Amino acid sequence: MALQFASDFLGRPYAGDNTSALAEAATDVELCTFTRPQLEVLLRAYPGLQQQLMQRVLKDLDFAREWMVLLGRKTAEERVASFILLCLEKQRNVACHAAPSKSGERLELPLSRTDIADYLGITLETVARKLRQLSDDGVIAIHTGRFVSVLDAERLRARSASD
Amino acid sequence: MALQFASDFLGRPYAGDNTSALAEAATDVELCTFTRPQLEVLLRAYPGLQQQLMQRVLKDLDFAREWMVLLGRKTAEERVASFILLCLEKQRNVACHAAPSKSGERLELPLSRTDIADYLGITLETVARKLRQLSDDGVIAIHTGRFVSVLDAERLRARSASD
DNA sequence: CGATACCTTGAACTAATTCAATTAAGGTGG
DNA sequence: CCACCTTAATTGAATTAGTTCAAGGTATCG
Repeated sequence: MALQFASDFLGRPYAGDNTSALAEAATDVELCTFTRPQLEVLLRAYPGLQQQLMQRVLKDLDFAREWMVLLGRKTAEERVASFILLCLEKQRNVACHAAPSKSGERLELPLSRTDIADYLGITLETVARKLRQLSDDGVIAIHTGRFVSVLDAERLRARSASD
Repeated sequence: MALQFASDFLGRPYAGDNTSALAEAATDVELCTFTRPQLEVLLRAYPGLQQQLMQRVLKDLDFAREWMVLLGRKTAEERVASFILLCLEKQRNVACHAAPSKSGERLELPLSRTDIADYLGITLETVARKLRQLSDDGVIAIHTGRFVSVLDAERLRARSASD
């Protein structure tokens, strides 16, 4: 339902015990955890923190709604292209702030084909086929493992949008 | 991207001026509006309010992710059934708390076929066809305008889930 | 080197779309 | 209150994007 990247926050502050969040690691991860009371103490002590958390959650909400557009309207190719661009953007964030992402850079898709398909609302076979097609067209290159290279980011972006 | 019902909140507190939210009324609406500074004053004055707002936003987020499952995995019939159930639930909330929603009760779908289709990620023709099918099967009845009746809520629920 | 999990590719099939033609509903002015 | 007009909804037939099912292929790890 949601894909979390490095530095993302996962949890339900102020929620009663009726809330359950389930997460599954797709790669090795390093977690920084707080108990709910701990976090609530921090939120009370630092008012700015509460606002920042709110902004984070609102950003997640905006992202989820954007993703709904993908799931409701985009074609399989647009979905796959969007996913690659998402990974590219996220990788750039952790690697080095404001690195301009030179063309052909090695990029890891941090999910199996099955998980990508799930996340994009299509089948794993379709993911494989559309990746192949993008590769045939010279927009990306597919390496071994879960690695790809974006050869033509501009063209990839063009093929990720539905309008 | 989101369908708001009576008592729902729309807005981005703490957001800079770069945020824009666009809303379109599908029916007549009555709005209660605050300027962002006004709201922020209230949030500071009443700490409980901030938590309540957070809970609302988190609930929106959960709902959005639930909807993503609908958009990513459900068939057209399941989507239409889910939408009717959503309207039923929302209508019950405003009408009379804890009214048990007797069978055959008149229910308004507050959107045009086009808007329903958009919201469900299918075409308006498919919406019409699936409504027809549910009607033929005696699960719902279609009235004039945007009104329907749920004749068999249990069966409708069964046809709204994908697993 | 063999085994297991993952990925790719092909061919047949199907759910939903698209395009086109009716039909029904709502609103307006006479 | 009724014809008229405009917009919305339904229905049908043909098409298609994506799925499903099945068979190979490739990587990785003990």
